[in-house]
Amino acid sequence: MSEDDQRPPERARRLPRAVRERQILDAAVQVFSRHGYHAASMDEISDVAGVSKPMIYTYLGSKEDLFGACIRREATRLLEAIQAGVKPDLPPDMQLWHGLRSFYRFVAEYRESWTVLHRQALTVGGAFAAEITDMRARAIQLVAALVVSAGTRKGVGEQAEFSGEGLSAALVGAAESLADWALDHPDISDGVLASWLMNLVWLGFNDLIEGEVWKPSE
Amino acid sequence: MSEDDQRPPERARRLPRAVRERQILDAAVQVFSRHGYHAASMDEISDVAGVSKPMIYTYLGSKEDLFGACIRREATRLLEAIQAGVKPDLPPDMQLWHGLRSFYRFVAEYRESWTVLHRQALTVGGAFAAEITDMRARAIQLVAALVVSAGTRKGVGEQAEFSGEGLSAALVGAAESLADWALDHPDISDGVLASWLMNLVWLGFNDLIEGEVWKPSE
DNA sequence: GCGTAAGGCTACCCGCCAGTAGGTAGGTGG
DNA sequence: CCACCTACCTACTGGCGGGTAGCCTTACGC
Repeated sequence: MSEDDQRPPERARRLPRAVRERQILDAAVQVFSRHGYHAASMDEISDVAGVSKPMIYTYLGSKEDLFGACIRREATRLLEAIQAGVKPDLPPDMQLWHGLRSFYRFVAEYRESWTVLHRQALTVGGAFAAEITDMRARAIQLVAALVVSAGTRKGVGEQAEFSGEGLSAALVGAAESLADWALDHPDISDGVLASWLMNLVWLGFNDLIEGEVWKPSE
Repeated sequence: MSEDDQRPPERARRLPRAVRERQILDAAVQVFSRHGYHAASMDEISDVAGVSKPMIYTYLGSKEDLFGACIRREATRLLEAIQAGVKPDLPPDMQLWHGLRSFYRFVAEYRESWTVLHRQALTVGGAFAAEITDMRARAIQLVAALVVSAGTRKGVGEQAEFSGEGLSAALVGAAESLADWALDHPDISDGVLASWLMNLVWLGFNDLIEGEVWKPSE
C-alpha cells in the first residue's frame, strides 16, 4: 500500500500567506456576523477558516485587530461598490438613484459584510464604534450635499421645515432599514428598492423645495 | 461614643423587594446600554445598583433573565408612551404625526431605554432578537395600516412603485435613524423632528397616491 | 429576650476563551 | 544528507466573570 491512503481529511497545506489571510478574514466575517464580536470565539473562527488558532495570531494579531481588519476590508468593499455605480456628472436625483442601486446590490451579494458593518461593529464600543459612526456620518454628509445642492439650486435655505443634515440622516436610515427588510425579500430587485425610496423621499423633497409644506391640521 | 459614628458610606438598608428590583433594573438598563449584553458584567450592574450580586440572582434570576426583564420593561414603556400620544379618531397623517412626537419625546427622555432596545437587544441572538424583531415588525405593520388606509382611500393598490410594507419599513427606519441623530442634537424639539419626517415622507407619499411617480430620467 | 424568617453580604468555585510556548513537517541550498 | 527556514500544529495557561454556599443581621411575634 502506498503512503497516501491514510491521509487525514485532506486539508490544504503550506499555502502562501496572502491566501491564508483571505481565508481567515472570510471566516471571521462569517462568524462575527452570526454571533457578534463578544460571542464569537477565536476557536470557531479558526475552525471555519480551516486553520489553527496560532496562525490567526501570527498573521492578523489579536481578536480586536482581526475585527478591525474585517471592518476595514468590508467598509472599503462597500464604498468601492457604491463609488463604482455613481456617475458624478448626472443630476442629483440620478446620482442618488445609482448610489442606492449599487448599495442594494452590495447588500444582497455580501449580506454578511453588511451585517457586520451595520449591526455588530457598533457593539464593540471604543475605536471601532467611532470609526463606523464616522463613516456613516460621512455618508450622511455626502447625501446632504446632494440634497442641499438640489435645494439651493431652487433657492431654499435652512428653515424650520428643512434641515439638510437631519433629512439626510432620515434618508440614510430609511435606506438601511429597507436593506434589512430586503434581506427577507430576496426576490425584490435593487432597482425596485431604489425606486421605492426615490418615490418616497425625492417626491416629498421636491414638494418641500417648491414651498409646499405639511402642517398639523389643527 | 455612640455606635453610629463609624457607619460605612451610608447605603440604604433593608428595603422592600419591589424597590430593590427597580434599582436593579435601572442599573441593568444603564450598564447594558453602555456596553451591550456580553460586555456588561453582573459585578458592574450590582455595583451601580448599590446591591450585592446574589441579590440580583435571588430577585431576577440569571443574566439572560435580567436582560429579558429589562427589554420587556422598556418595550412596554415605549409602547405605552406612544399609545398615550396617539388619537385614534384623527386622519392618518395626524395619527402618524402624534405617534412620531410621542416617540421622539420618549427617546429624548429615556435615551438608555432606547439604546438597549434599538442597538443591544439584537446582538444577543436567539429569543430576544426574535422578540425585538417581532415588535418592530408590529410597528411596521401598524404604520403600514395607516399608509394603506390613506392609499386605498384614494384608490391605489399594490403596484411596482408602491409596497405598503416596504415603504413602512423605510419610514420606520427613517424615524429610528432620525432619533439617533437627534440624540446628538438635543436642542431640536420632538415637534420639529416629527414635522421633518412628515414633510419628507407624507408629501412624497401623497404625490404617489396622486399618480405622480419618480422615474430614472434616461 | 428568644426563636425565626427575611433581607443582605463576603468569599468562593469553575468553565470558557484569549493568547502562547514549544514542537513537527516539508521545502531548499549546499 | 545535513543545516536551516518557514508554514503549521497540539497542548497548555491565566484570568475574567457567571453563578452559588453559607453566614450575618435586623425586625417582629410571643
